[in-house]
Amino acid sequence: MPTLTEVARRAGVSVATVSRFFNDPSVVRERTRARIQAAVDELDYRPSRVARRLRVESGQSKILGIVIPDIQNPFFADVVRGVEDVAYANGFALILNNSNEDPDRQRVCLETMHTEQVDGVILPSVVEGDPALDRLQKSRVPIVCIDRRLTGRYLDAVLTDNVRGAREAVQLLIEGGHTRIGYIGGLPHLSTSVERRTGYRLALSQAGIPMDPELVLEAESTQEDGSVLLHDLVNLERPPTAVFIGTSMLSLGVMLSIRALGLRVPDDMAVVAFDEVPWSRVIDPPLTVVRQPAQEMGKQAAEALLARIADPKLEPREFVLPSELIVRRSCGTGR
Amino acid sequence: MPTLTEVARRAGVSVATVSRFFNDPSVVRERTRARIQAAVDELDYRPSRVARRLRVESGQSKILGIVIPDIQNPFFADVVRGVEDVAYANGFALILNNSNEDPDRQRVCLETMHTEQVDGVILPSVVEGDPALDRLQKSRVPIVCIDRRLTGRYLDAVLTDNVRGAREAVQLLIEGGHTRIGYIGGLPHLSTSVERRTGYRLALSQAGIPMDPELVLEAESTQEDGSVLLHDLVNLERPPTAVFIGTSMLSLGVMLSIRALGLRVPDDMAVVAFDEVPWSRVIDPPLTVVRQPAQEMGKQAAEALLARIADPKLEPREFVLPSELIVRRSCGTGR
DNA sequence: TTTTAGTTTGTAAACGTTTTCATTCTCTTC
DNA sequence: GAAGAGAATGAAAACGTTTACAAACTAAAA
Repeated sequence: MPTLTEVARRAGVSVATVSRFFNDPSVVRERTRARIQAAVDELDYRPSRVARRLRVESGQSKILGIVIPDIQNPFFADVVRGVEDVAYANGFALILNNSNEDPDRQRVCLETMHTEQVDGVILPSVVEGDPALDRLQKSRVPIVCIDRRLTGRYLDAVLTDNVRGAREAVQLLIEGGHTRIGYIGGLPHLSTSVERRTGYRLALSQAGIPMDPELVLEAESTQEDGSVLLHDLVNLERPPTAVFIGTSMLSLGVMLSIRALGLRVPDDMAVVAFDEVPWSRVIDPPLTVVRQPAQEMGKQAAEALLARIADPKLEPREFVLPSELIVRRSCGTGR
Repeated sequence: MPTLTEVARRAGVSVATVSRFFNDPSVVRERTRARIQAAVDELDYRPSRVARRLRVESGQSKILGIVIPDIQNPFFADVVRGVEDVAYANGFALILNNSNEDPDRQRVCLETMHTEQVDGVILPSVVEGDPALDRLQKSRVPIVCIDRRLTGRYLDAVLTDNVRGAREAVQLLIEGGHTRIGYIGGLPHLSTSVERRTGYRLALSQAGIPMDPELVLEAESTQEDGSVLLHDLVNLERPPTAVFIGTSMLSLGVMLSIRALGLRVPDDMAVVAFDEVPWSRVIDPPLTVVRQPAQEMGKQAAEALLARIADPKLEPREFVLPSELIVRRSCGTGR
């Protein structure tokens, strides 16, 4: 790789001038600019982002970080896509890390972000109580959360109204005449799980339906656990006639079990699930879902982050994007 | 952020010693080590990866790059996951870029990798003829391709045998008694498309079935295009009784159209598709697929890359992983 | 022609590490 | 106690940029 110095020598100017050529061409005279351009072309030179990053003050590294729980979950893939697009459009690179919902791994990821001197980080579904998060915040690295709010922290966040989304979903089932409605959700300590369960509870109480704890089941957000939990529901003495599912991976397992048991959807079991995914229209019957605008959330988070990088004194904001209930046949009332 | 110098001052040693403390603790005396450790703890110091990267010779940056066409495609998400796991296990960070199959954007992504001084890059489904790729190769940045071989380049590559996978899939349909078999595939200039189409052709000719160009349709790998192409197939004067689909996104659209048209799978139309995806077991009927071990491919690619970084003189290797035909009901012979 | 103000360029320090080479310690061994 | 070898440490240059400041131009005004 050629360096600034070589370009300068070749163009017969100082390194300072070449540097200016790249950062603010307007201050270098037309004739000089041409000479430098020629040298750059001949050497096929590109400025080193690394050297630049070392020198420049924070906020100009032109690199963002994102730590996600699981890139294989379509929700996060969509988020990343949204972030990526904004980053790319603004000349920012992106460091991505997969935390796997593992606190240790998340800590390492966050430390990497720190020591890589990113200009800011985006944290979808971050796990709370991470010392690396404290350090990051103490170093004034801009942070934007997605999907989960952090208790007691003062940070930008892009959220959907999980409570409301869940409540509307369950209301739809109630309107369909169901009174025994199950809930299958992700791990109960995650803020999204809490909120979705709350929505479920609210809808029931609003309709005067007593909540039966038997009907509330929670596990990891995997296809396997979804299968198991549905079996558990069905094996109850008084099984539900409908189920609300908190995550897309769980819903895959649920649908699989329902089919295996020979139950008909929605007649034997009506289904509404969280998260629109590529396959919701294709499985049979098409799934009624609460759609979170994942890509849009990623986009907004990235934009909020860039804004904060540009002006660190900005007051933290929360963006709550509306979720959308997409009614399809699986709940009995859809087309 | 505290610096090496501050740690050194606090511990009463030189920066050189502190540096050694981190890179090869065995050469610093126990007593000194303790003093440094104390200073590190008090200051909560972490070495800057950026400064380190600037100084160190190539291959020790401890950061890898990956440029993928589309993170929303589950195949690539799986690949990224495999890469990420290996990178993490070896203390490497990962820069991820989404090229969107857009040559310009890919060029920018590759240049970013270069100027970020990554130790190596992984290129799943890279688009050919990119000048940035030349530069990268000329600078001896280790490269490992996934999924596509680059014509006329001498690079590591991790592949599945697309020809064979496709051929076996189509053979299965032929064994099922089908003689008019359609092909719906991705854009014809991509190497994977070429190979899968070749497999299709081979299976037919091997069985003595003449190839009808009418039955071969190609478009972008999206759900929408899949829908359209299936309609086209069905509207032929002599429509096929079975179809082989080259990508998972296309197959979603195909299944949707089939359902919309009221056709029964596999009776009216038998289906085999490329790529195992979370939903293949859940849609009705379950889909017979050619599974590529995506995550494993990412893992192997990352390992090959690390090996090449450790020893750049290694002869380029190609790893061909077997694909697996997972037979389910959609093709008529599955369970 | 000289002055002046503005524009353009150059010099050199700085960013936070690693690493070469030289120096100083610390033991053995005589 | 001196010599010598080996271990531990330190000084300083280097990596490739940016930037504060100074210097050198240029053009307009006097």
